[in-house]
Amino acid sequence: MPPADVPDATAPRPVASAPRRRRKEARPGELTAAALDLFVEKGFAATRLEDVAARAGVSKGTLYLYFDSKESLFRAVIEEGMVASLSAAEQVLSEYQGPVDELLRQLLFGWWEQIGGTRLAGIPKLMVAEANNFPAIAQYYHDAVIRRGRGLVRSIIERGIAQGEFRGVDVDVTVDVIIAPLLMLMIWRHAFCHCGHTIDPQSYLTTHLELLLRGLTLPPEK
Amino acid sequence: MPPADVPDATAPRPVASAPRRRRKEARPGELTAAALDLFVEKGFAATRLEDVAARAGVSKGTLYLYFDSKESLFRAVIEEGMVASLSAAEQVLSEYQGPVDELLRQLLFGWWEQIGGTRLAGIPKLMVAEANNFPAIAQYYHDAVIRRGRGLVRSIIERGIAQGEFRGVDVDVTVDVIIAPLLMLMIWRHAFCHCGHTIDPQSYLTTHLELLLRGLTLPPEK
Amino acid sequence: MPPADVPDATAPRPVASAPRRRRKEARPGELTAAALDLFVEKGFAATRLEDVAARAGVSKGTLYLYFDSKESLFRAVIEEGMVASLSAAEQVLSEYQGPVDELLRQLLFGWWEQIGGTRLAGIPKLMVAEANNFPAIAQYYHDAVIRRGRGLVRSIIERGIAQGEFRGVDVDVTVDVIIAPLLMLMIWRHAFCHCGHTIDPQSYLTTHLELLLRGLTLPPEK
Amino acid sequence: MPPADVPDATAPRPVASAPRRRRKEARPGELTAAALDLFVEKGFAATRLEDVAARAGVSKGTLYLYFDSKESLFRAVIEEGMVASLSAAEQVLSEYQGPVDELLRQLLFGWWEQIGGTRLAGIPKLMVAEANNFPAIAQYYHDAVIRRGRGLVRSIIERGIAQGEFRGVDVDVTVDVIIAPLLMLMIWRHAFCHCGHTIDPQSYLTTHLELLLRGLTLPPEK
DNA sequence: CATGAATGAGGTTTCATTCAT
DNA sequence: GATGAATGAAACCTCATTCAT
Repeated sequence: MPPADVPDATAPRPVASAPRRRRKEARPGELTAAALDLFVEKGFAATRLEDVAARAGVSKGTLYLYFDSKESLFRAVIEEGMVASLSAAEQVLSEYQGPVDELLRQLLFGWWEQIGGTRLAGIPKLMVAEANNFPAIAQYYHDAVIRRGRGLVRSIIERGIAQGEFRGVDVDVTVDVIIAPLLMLMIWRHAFCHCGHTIDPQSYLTTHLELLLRGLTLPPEK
Repeated sequence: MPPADVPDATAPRPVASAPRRRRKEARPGELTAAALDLFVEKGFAATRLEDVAARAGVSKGTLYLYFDSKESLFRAVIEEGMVASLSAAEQVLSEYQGPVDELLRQLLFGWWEQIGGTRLAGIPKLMVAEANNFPAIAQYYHDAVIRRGRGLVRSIIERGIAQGEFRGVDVDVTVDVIIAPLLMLMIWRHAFCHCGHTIDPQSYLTTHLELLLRGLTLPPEK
Repeated sequence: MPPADVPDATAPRPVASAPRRRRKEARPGELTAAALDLFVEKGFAATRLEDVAARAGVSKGTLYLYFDSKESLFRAVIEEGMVASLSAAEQVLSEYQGPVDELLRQLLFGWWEQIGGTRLAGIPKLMVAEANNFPAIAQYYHDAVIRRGRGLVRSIIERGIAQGEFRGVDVDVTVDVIIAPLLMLMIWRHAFCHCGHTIDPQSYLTTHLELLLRGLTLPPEK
Repeated sequence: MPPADVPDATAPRPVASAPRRRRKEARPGELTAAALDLFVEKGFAATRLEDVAARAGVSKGTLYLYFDSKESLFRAVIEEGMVASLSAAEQVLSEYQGPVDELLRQLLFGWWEQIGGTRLAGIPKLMVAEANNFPAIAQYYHDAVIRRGRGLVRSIIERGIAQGEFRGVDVDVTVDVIIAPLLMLMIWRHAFCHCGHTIDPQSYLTTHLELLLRGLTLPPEK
């Protein structure tokens, strides 16, 4: 169950209360949205297709009008999940002119607005849990999402070094270290959110950013 | 499947090759070890008890001589998992005298030796995947492992601040940011290890530590 | 799938290619023709109504404008199947004057032209497979087709005996023995036609007829 | 439902009332026997595995201890069905010395004893109905049973011709014509046995044999 | 203690049938 | 009339759990 206070990043879901005339085009999105919620909450294997259908306001059989099998529904959930936002971010990045620290700040908080704070944030947890069971889908996710996300961060770091703002670091490894807290923020909020210890995203991201900038920035020339 | 080059942190596992006289006291440990491997690899729901039993070299029925149900086996896997090492670390910490940066270094690489590089590192992925399905176990894990781990890191940060080595930061949030890359390192190696992009633990930890120390350390008095 | 070289004994089937103005009176025939093909090929239970509809060039729902249920479609297939030709044969028989061996020859090869070599020949296989599941339809088929067919043959045998051409035999049993190869010819061509051993109808019927005539004809008075 | 008066050609079936200690080796045979009955009665697709299990006196899941799927059960039914008797017949044939008409008589009535009159006689109907759905199994059946059966008959005919008892005929075609009534006898008794018209096997076979011998035998030299 | 045959609830998937458009 | 999206009963199949040996 995603936190109630997150804005909805997918199509609006008129759960189970639809005008009789349902557009066929809207169905797949409603179904993947419902499936995403339940897969994230319970895991793939523990989710019953009947529950997915019920959450989307349709019956069990309807699911099979749009997806061949449970696995193909899973694939659709992943594929549909997070493509758009990445290209938007790549666009911003390519046009940005200015200091890198500000760019990094915009990336972090923009990411939170577009992805990290939405229900899409459940996907990494889901993908982590099921990567071994669906290697092909994991590979796709890795190539389509992770690799591109790392590319974004890498180009920022490289630009910072090139512009003399950042010290020289092992870029690839640094990228992994930078991304890790973002992934964990998403994962945490879908796994241990009921365990008493919650993370405040704003201060978490602020702290992460500050540590990073201090850790990367060249000491001022004396 | 854990990387083959990691030392084994659990009981020795004579997989399906019983020494003549098998001590029945060893059985539960062999079963939880087998279960840990499979739960981590496939997830809880997708793991068949028959496969767990086979990997431990016993028959399906035997499992029920030691565990009431699949869930209680899961609970045992988690409970048995990571108790010892933490108290050792707490011991080291309480006796340590010296600069905090060195202490942090010892913690990171010691953690890698004792936990992060062993098969125990599969537990966080497993726990992330199943926390919502077994809230009581998640709560236990949270209290027994996460809370204590955070306490370790927190006391180091606090000591650094008290000793004038570290600048003042929001300790609780900083702890989460520090721990996140460690968790992700474990999770990554059990989820996307087959997707072409692998992480080298030593340089990853080194980079993480250096970013941290630069990010936390007070700038030298001018 | 009937051999491509057999003449079509049922209504012309413009498969899924509707002439502009489709006469709705043609629909039931097109549907039963499609159903016959598929029932014969796959069996009743394994045939999907959607496939029947598609083969007839209409949608699934349309089928229910003409038939109440899958079973009533089955009944229609059988009922429509083989009524006409039999009465034609009975007509021929009642008017025939001449030697019985010639009559038998005409019956065999005429049957092949009208029935055995057409797609109607699939019905016996279908009926054999489903007789136990639809006893009422089987009874209808038995009375309307089998009994009449046996009657035709019986009257020929009886005429042959009466005319002194044939020796005295147990007519009823002989009829069954005579008909069996005809039924098997039809069945064979719809069941094992892909197994390498095909039957040539002309020589098969010729051989059957010759064996029969030699077996039935009175030895020449010495 | 096979006629009640036929002897049972398979293993004795203690239907649903077994001594608690069930031999694992007996199960597959009990299950294929139950499956044969139901497949023959209702057809493959219309038979529920639960009914097969119930008839064998076990539960649904037990079936899957012995067969991977419904199709593999089907395959087992066919494969187990009729191998033994054929080799016995081939044995008899190869040792026989004497007039061919007597040999043919022995073959027909021996076949009735061993196969045609037993529950195995349901297999041809079953195979006819499902050949198109399981081409590989049909091919197996064709090669293992039909081809061998035809070989038996062919060698008798050839011997008859060689010994001067039979006239020269097209042997291959004649074989098909001879076998057809035997197949139809089996099929009939499993398809239309409830339709009022029953066939008496003894007189049917007697008539068939007599027609055959008269049809094949060389006219006495004048 | 240990086994593994047996069970049956529960899940995925199919498809005959309905009905609003 | 015609459509095809939607339904839900029912079938196949899995696997946690039991228990006689």
